[in-house]
Amino acid sequence: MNRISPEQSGSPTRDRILNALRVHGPQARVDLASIVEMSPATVSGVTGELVRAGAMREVFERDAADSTREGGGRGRGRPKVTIELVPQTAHVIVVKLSINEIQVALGDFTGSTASTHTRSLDTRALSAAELVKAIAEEVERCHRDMSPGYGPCLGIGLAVQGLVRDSDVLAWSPALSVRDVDIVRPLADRFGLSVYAANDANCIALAIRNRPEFQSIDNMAVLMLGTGVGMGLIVGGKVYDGRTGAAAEFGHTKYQMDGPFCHCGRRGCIESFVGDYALYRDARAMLDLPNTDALHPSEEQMQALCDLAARGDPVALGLFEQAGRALGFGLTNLIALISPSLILVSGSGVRAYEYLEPSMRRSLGDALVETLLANTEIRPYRWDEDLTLRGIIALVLGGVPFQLGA
Amino acid sequence: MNRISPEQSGSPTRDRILNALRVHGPQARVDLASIVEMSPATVSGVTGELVRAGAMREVFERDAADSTREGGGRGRGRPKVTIELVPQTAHVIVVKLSINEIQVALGDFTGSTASTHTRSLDTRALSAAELVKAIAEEVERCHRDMSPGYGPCLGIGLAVQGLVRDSDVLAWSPALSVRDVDIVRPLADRFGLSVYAANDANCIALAIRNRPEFQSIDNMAVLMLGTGVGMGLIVGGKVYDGRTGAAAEFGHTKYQMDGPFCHCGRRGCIESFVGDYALYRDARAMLDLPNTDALHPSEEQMQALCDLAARGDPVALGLFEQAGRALGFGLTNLIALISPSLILVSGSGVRAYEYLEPSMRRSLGDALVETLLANTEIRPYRWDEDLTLRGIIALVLGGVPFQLGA
DNA sequence: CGTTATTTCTTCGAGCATTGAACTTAATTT
DNA sequence: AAATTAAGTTCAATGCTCGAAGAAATAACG
Repeated sequence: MNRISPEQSGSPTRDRILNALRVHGPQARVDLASIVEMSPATVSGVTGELVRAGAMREVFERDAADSTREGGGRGRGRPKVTIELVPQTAHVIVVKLSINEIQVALGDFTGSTASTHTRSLDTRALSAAELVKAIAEEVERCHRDMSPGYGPCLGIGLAVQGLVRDSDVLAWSPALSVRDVDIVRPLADRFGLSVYAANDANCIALAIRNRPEFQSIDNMAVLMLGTGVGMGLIVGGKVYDGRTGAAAEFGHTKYQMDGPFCHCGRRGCIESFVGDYALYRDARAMLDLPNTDALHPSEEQMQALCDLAARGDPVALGLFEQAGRALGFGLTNLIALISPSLILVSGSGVRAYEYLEPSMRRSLGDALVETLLANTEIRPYRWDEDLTLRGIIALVLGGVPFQLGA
Repeated sequence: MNRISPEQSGSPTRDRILNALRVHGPQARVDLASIVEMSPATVSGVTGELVRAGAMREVFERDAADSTREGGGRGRGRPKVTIELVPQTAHVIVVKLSINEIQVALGDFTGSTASTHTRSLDTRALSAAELVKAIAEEVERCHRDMSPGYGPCLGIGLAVQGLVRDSDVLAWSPALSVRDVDIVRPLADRFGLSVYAANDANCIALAIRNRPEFQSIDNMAVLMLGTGVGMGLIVGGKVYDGRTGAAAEFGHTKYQMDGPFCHCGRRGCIESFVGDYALYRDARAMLDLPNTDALHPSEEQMQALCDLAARGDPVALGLFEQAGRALGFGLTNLIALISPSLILVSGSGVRAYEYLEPSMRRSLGDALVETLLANTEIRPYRWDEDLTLRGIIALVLGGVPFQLGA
């Protein structure tokens, strides 16, 4: 995570309180104090300031049930007054770049997506300059279409499929035919704002980790099964992107040195066994399936393959079984190296999780000593298209400190 | 990294200054200020306090060349006065447990090993209680034999080959036949001190990262080639041991699902291709070599194998080539997942690095896209028996905050 | 040889974040 | 109505850090 504009550090306590409200939703001051582990006096000071500045407000609910008090009722004593962020305080604009699609979204001060717009275009036909231009146009359109009343734009975020080096340049993306596009600086110069670029899987991992139920899990991995196979890694409570941002390429971890060719140009990557394109490629060789853009089978086509498996088709089941084995092999190595306490399997590919899981577990059981296996929980996680946007919004909001009166 | 005794946090600034002196050696206050990135005023305050307490002292060198001033001479202006830690201020006692050997060392306040003592015994014959007893005896012996004048014992450290879970219990070690030995609590109770247990490879990684030249490298891996294959991982500037301490088991990363059996009971681990025992096992099948304790070929025997390769023996060279391929495969996965900026290959096995390297590099080049490969430097690192002790000493010193007048 | 320049180091006071304690507010229970 | 309970506020005390001013110790310069 980095920025272009100079890092004007806001008050860390204030940022933590803002973040707590984004993660946990509206909270009473006492509860905020315990979340951020500061005294009520401190929280009172900070929230007072922010309420006066108009960034927060007290919310009056009638008959609010209070889940933090035992019994759930309101109990005795002075009632809590929950405070919430004012969504319009400020905003961020984020862009998701994927194959043949640029999606732009307005993120409000609470971290929610306020509006989105999608533009289809042939991304692989773009030059570096055209790409920058297209993205800038979408950012401008988003700004134009923004409903009135929003405060300043805090920054711009960019979530990209592919390899983002130094959070700066798009080293490689399946959506592009150009490489090493310096995307951040032109946008930062053009808009005079902080610009953040990140891998889409990292964004998703951040969005998921930001859910209340995962707050205490400091080391986790989020696997993204789809056309390709990506991964976002949370290490020590933060998104890990290596020194160079070029990490967590789980999909290009090896299964067999002499395996099939992968999109990356090498052989035997996990992705070339588990990715949608690999499954469909093999399926088409053995089953009577419609021809397709070999690189990117559609959702319907993949669903058809799943349906075959559901009907007990041995070939389809065999394909998924093989993919599960490869997946298990990759997870074995991931666990041996990192031993995250939780691995979530997500992405559109979870549709076939039930067919992958048995052979994946078998593979893990065969290859990994119990001591290691017992430390890591693996489970599927509902896939939600919107996670990428929430993640990149969180990244920008978390990166740019909020300044009073800025 | 954890402790048993409650974490009484000392002043973080004081700890950083102590650490800076341990890492960089004696320094003038100005230079300390720039190392810890605090103002000279703050450093002056802290060092003044510590000098008065007797934990530091000014050191008067005659004709000191000053490498931090341009020209190297003493230059104009008031000369710097370097301060150093007083080694006797306090001490730690550390124990290294390896196969058939318990080594105990006294670590002084500067982080150096002041004295060591080694005891040979059949570690695999010990019960859990006997192991605790043996270690406690060595700690007591070390304390008895300690030259007079040392301040209080700050803590006890334990570096172990094998899997340390939760920095608490020895889940598994090749040195032991028992499993899941809770080693920390009995020792902590017995001596009333903080006790730290850590994997030996992690200790070595810490010791290496603590060298001045690696201070700026936040993500690195230290590979330990020896009888087994271990790894220590530095992530975000700190030793990474997963939530459970059971991470960085690079040696048990997979190469071939149906490969030879490994010590861990599974098949096809990198270690079962690269570990000394694996090399010697295969060598003995093809060459006329003396029989041996198959699990642990001696240094001489391994040296003999290297000599064969040096003389151009095709079988020996072939073995190392295969090991290099396996190593390259493992590194491919490591780099794809973590992309550390530096990988050091160390351990007694570096003796054969020149025979491993070509096939290792070839394997990496075949399997990894350039973008990833270019981000990681791989090089051998001189192996030094003493690194483990320095590492565990640093771990204890870094974990226990130094209290004035404690 | 004295003066000036230069650099290190110390001291002191200002500024800031944080907190405990006392207090106020607003509800329920008796 | 009084007592109790809990939330939130205010304020003074603490502690950390730093800038500024000054003291100390040296080299360079005339």
